[in-house]
Amino acid sequence: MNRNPLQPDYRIGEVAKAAGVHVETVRFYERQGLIPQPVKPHLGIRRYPQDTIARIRFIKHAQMLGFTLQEARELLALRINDAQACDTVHLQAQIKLSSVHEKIQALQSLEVTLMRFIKDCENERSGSYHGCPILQSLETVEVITNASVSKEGRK
Amino acid sequence: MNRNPLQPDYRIGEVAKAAGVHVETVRFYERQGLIPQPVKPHLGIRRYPQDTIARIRFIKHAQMLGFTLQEARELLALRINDAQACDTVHLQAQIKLSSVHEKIQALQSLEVTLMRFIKDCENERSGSYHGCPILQSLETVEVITNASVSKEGRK
DNA sequence: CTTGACACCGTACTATAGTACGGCGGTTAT
DNA sequence: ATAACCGCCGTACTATAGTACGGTGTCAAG
Repeated sequence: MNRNPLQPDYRIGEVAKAAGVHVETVRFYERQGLIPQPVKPHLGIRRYPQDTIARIRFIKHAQMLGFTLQEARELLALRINDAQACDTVHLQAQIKLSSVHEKIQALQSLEVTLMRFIKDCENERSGSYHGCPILQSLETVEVITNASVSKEGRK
Repeated sequence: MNRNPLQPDYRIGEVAKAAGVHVETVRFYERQGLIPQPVKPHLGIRRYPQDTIARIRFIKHAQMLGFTLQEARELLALRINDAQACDTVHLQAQIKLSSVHEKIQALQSLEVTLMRFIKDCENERSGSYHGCPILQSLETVEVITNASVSKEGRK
């Protein structure tokens, strides 16, 4: 196939399939300004350059890494690929990393809590029943999982 | 203050403030069945037991750990204190545990990816600039998406 | 007796990230 | 030629998790 990356040779269905999204998602991204307006040379049919596929994949990858579409938009804007942009991207990635880190910590504390609940429950069941130990623990769960009760940031 | 945890002694504003949410959120949670219907002894004014504050905090906690309200609802359901339900409670706790486990795994792989990106970026910057490695990764990494999975098939 | 703080109610609106729908027309295969 | 597809368009709808709004009512203080 002689498909030049800058020659508009893809129809929306092809783009969607190649990028692994639905056709509606491509239109949605277009409306959101996440991908450039395609040319419509014949009967209003969109014709995309190959680059658009890469762009959609870029967005999807960013999402996988926990970035929102807005953040993906910002990352795309930085795709000019200069050293200055790299600094910004590096910083954004670090911010993301620390938020991921916090989530992991919090979940691990919940994991420990749940494991303890389950174990307590099993012990309880091997003896006489004095009330569900899971219930009792959950009553004080906020003390146990206390890790991330920051008052901050309902955005 | 003689506030018995079971005696309804809190008005909605007090509950909201104590739990760190808005009054509207308390009403919203009530509509969603996340907190029990409060008694309304005088002129339809809600009176809450102290337990409701703990319940809202529990929900907020679960949310911070990446649980949805629906999942928080399920976690709260573990609070059913009943000997016959103990098996169910135990099972639900196990199901929850495995979902927490999965979330941790997913976040850890995300963490590793981000760390690698950041490290690559730093290496790059210590040499001559060939383009931001994070952006390059976002452009090239293969990703499995819902659409590519569900629309699998023909052609 | 008026002001302000709360409370009540239902409805509507916000943002995020798409999905679905209905109707139309053009293209392709049988 | 007729069905099966693809694409076009705009609108509406989904879910999640609240927020805001407008109008009314009660109560205590100044």
